Amino acid sequence: MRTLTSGEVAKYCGVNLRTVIRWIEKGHLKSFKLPGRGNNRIQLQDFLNFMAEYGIPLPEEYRDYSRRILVVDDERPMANSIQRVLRVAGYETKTAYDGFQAGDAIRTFLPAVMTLDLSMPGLDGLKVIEYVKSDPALSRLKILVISALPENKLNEALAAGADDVLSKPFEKDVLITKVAVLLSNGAQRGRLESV
Amino acid sequence: MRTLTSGEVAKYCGVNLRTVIRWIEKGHLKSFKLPGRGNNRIQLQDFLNFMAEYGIPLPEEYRDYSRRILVVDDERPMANSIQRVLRVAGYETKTAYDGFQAGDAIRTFLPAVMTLDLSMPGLDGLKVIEYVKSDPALSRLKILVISALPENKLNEALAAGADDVLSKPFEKDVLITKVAVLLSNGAQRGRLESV
DNA sequence: TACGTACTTGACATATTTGACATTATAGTC
DNA sequence: GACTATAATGTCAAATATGTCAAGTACGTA
Repeated sequence: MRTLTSGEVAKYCGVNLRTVIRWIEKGHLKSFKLPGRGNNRIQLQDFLNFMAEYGIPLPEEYRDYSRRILVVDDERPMANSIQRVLRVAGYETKTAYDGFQAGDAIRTFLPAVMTLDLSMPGLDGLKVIEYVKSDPALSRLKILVISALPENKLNEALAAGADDVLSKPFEKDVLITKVAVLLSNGAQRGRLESV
Repeated sequence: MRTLTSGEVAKYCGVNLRTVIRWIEKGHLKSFKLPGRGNNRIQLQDFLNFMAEYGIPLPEEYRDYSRRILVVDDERPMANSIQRVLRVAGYETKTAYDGFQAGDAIRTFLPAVMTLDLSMPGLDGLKVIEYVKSDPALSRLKILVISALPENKLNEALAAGADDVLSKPFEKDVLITKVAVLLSNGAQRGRLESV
């Protein structure tokens, strides 16, 4: 488990060290304190969530984490097709063919985006969306629903908290664009939510 | 392992060895000293107390969730029934009603035992077993298959790596006993591993 | 637009803590 | 006993926490 110091966060955010410490004091950024004077250490996951929440671009060293996409679909041809498109576009992908793999992967792979098929056997897509959106530890994970279901179902997904939807069949370019938008607009969404 | 060296503490805290020794000198961390030059040894309990006191996340190896059991079953009455029996027996339980929740829970709830229904919609129990058993990070997780399927299916589960099986319907006492056995085996195995 | 208020951030100064390095010593292994 | 990995110690440079004050920023109001 990698941790960052307050100074590193300050550098990455382009901000004064004093300010980072104030963020920690106010609870904007989670940290734990060492004995001694109480120097701060920030866990990687908390750092990633923080950066995503405020739309701060990740520094080069951590850029990989914003390229990670988890593809959740039980139909292998479809999952592989989505994966191929994303890989060509330069993303690092992982596929989950059932709910168990998906649940595991959001914790171990630490993806920034999850594409989710709504109608998987034994798995209620809406519940998955609600579950993810209710966990602060997953606050940076964007959900892109990809489904062949009619529009009203897609709207339900949006209402449940999905960040965007895409109906099957889809154009490659549209998928790529939607993912790119999700990855870039953390700030806007954060603002809307906080208002 | 009953004691840790200063170097191990340094590694787990993500901090320099020199710093750990200073913590010991200042009394933040309790230790005893060997003869010779006075090399430090930290008792496991003191280490755990230290980590808890300062909110430093514990490494996997030292998390003791041996009382935690994850109940995986899509039939709520059955899941709740299993959960009730285990709770009465003094275990801390969590239920997962689908694969996604189960996959998530093995990483966040960190159970010592998982009871697994083999026939859940959209989830191949055997695959789950193989998946769990193939991940070294989950080596401590025991799987108790609880199923109404015929014996040959249960044997398949054992062959796939399940630690024990229980056919539905079952006697409360048998469940409790099997869990207790799994946990006590785990303890022994843990010791053997660390030596 | 201009102004006032509340809040946030940066800049210092200062006391501490931590990391890096070199050196010496101990512990574990064979 | 010899060898290798690990640990302790001293020292210095770098990083960090904290208090305080001035400057910057957002925002509502006239």
